[in-house]
Amino acid sequence: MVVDQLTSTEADRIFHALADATRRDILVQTGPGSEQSVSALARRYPISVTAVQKHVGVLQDAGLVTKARRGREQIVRIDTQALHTARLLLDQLEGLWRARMAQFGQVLGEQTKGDL
Amino acid sequence: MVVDQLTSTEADRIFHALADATRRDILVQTGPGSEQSVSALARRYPISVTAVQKHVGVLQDAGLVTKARRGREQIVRIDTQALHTARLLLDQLEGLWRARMAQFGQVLGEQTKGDL
DNA sequence: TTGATCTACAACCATTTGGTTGCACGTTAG
DNA sequence: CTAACGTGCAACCAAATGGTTGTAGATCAA
Repeated sequence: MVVDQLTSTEADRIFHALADATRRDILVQTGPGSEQSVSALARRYPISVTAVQKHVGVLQDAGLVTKARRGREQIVRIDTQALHTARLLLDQLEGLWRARMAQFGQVLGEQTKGDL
Repeated sequence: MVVDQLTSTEADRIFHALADATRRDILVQTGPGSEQSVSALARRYPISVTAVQKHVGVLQDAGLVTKARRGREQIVRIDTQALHTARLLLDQLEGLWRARMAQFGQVLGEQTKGDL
C-alpha cells in the first residue's frame, strides 16, 4: 500500500481542499444534520456567493462534499468517507516513520503512539 | 477548544504543505533514520535544487521539518509532532460531526456558532 | 404574472505557487 | 591553493488561487 506518491492526485486535492479556513468551516457547517444550501452558506461569510460556489466546487472535486438539487437550491452535504481517506494518508506517513524507527532501533522521547 | 479558529493559519500551512506530492515524498524520505541534505533530496526529483529548497522551506514554515547545518550541508529532519497536529485537526472535524449527529432531531435553525 | 431567490458561468484582476536561471559565498576534497 | 560542492538569494515567468462583477436561466412566493 504505502503512499501512492505518483497517483497522489487525489491526496493533492484533498489536502489542498483542507488548506483553507473557509473550506474547513464549510465542512463543519455542512456536517451531519446540518446540510445547507450554497446561498445559506454564503450568508455566513463576508464573501460573495460565487466565491462560496468555488469553494464548494473545490471540496466537491476532492470528494469531501456532494451537492444535491432541491428545488432552486443546491444542498451541500459532506462525505465523511473522503475525510477518512485523508486521515489514512497521514496515518500511512506516520506508519512509515514508525516502521523506520523500529528498524533503526531508535527511541524518541515522545509517544506518538497510535491513539487512533 | 475545538478548532483553533483564527490560529488556523497553522492549519493552513500544514495542509498546504501536505498538498503537494513532492513535499509529501520529502517527508517520507527524511523520516526517522534517513535524514538527508537538501542536495541529496534534489537528486531524487527531476527539479532544480532551488525548487527543492523552496519545498523544504514550505515544510519548515508548516513546522513539519527542521533544518540543521552539518558542514556545508543542510540536513532535513522530520518533526513528527506537527504531523500529529494535522491528524488532530482531522480528528476534530470528525469529532464535530459525531457530536452533531448525537444531537439529532435537535434544534437545527440556529448557528452552530463559535467556529471560524 | 411579477418579482425575488438561487444557481451557473464568463470575464477579469491581484496575489501566490512552483518552477527556472544566474551569481555569490562558505566548506570540503585533492 | 584551487576546484568542486552545497547553499542562499534575487529576478523572472507561467499557471493556479481566491476573489470580484455582470449576465442569464430556473424556481418559488404572492
